[in-house]
Amino acid sequence: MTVHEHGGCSTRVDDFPYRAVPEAAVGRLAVYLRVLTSMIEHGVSTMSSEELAGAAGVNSATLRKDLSYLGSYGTRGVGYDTARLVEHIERLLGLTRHHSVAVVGIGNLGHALANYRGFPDRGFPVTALFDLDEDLIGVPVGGLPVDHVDSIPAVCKEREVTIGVICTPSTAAQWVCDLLVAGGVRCILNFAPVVLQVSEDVEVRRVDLAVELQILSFYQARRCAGAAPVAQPVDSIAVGR
Amino acid sequence: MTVHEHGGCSTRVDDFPYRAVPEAAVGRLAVYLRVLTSMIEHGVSTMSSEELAGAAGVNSATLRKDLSYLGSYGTRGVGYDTARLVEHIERLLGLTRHHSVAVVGIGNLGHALANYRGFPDRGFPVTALFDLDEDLIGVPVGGLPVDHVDSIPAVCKEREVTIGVICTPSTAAQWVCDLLVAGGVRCILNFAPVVLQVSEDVEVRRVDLAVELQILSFYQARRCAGAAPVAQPVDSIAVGR
DNA sequence: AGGTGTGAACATGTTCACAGCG
DNA sequence: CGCTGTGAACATGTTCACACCT
Repeated sequence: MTVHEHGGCSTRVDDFPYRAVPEAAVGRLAVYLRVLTSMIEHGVSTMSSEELAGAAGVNSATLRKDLSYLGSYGTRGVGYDTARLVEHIERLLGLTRHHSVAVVGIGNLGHALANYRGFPDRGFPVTALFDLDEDLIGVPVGGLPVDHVDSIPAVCKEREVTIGVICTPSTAAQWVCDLLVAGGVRCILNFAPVVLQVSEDVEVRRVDLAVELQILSFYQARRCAGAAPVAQPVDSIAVGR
Repeated sequence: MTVHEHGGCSTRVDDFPYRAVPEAAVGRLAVYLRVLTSMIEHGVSTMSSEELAGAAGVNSATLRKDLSYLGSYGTRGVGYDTARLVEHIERLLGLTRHHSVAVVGIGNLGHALANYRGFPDRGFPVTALFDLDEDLIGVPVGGLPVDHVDSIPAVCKEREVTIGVICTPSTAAQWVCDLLVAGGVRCILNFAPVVLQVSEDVEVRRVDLAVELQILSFYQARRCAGAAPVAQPVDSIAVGR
């Protein structure tokens, strides 16, 4: 048990009245939220599990089970009230709180994320940018001036940053991470291809874009190999579908 | 079984002589590969499962099991030969083949990915860029001129693109995806927050950055709630509300 | 009828613990 | 002795199938 973990646990306390939510369900709930929001914009006020599951790309039983973690907000024979679901998913995901994002490392990726509409549009305003490069300090990127990494702790506290996004080179990632934590940040999205060392009260998610490509590469390799011209002997568990 | 899936299956054919690899192991193998490459650069020629697992942020038993899918390339009492492992992981992941990446949608994110060093550095040269905007066509981004999306099928065939990266707005994503598939692309990395509809011989991975933030938000919300000063009554697994 | 909510079966993934090799 | 490789136990996640409500 080296690194911190979180099974599907949850306590019942005041503003977080939901029962245990499995890790895997959390990610899907965020997807349902996006689909629902878009459906509401199109005037849809009710959806069946089948419809919503189709739009989210999951099995309808999985979807119903996921929604059951919110409580029973569906109507049998009818479906789910879209607005009501949105409300509860947002509550479960903690989106009713204020969130404020800091991006560290204003290179190609950091620059893009600082300007990325998807963040503010979905409730995550970017309120601080940091870099080491003196030439960048003070330069506005997406309307926000870049601060020096040394000021991370102070600025994060002042602007109540809740999420730090690390887009620095690998070598700087751990250092920057420690600075963010010193500034009170407890949630970190890490684009640098290193495993960050943090205390158990800090949550880190890593996104390694090259790893994504490598996984795709694997499936392509396997597909070509699997595409043997001979009929499959059914006794071997191999490739099916 | 609506959507395509891939259990940990694999056939033994000529150039793909590895046994079944579980889905979850594939992603980790890509991580081990990065760690190993970096270790080799630092002159490390042998590593124990404990060391490698630590650097990759996983349990050592998990690591050994993952590596066992490659075959038995460790030495008992000693550890693993780093160079040999790299070789085999690369082979398993299909990285010995030529890969060529096309980025579609040269907005903030597309621009960043076109310039992202992590792609070419890890064996994925970007060889084509596409956008709809007439003002962008022909403009070089990262040394490569942008082509019109209409030319996707032709250009992808010509440059033997194997992986397409979609950074367009959601509304254009399915259309662009179909164009890529028409151009022979069978692996797609999708940054648009929509579920792409593809035939089963196309592999899609989605990266939804806002969903990542929402997952972080959830854990922070839960942590605050869970940080109740009272000891947990274990008997009540109770449901909220 | 029509669709939710969920126990139970199944599938996948992770960790333990130790035999056995170098 | 030390560390790999792996069966078996455990944990998590997914899907089925149907009772039950509207």
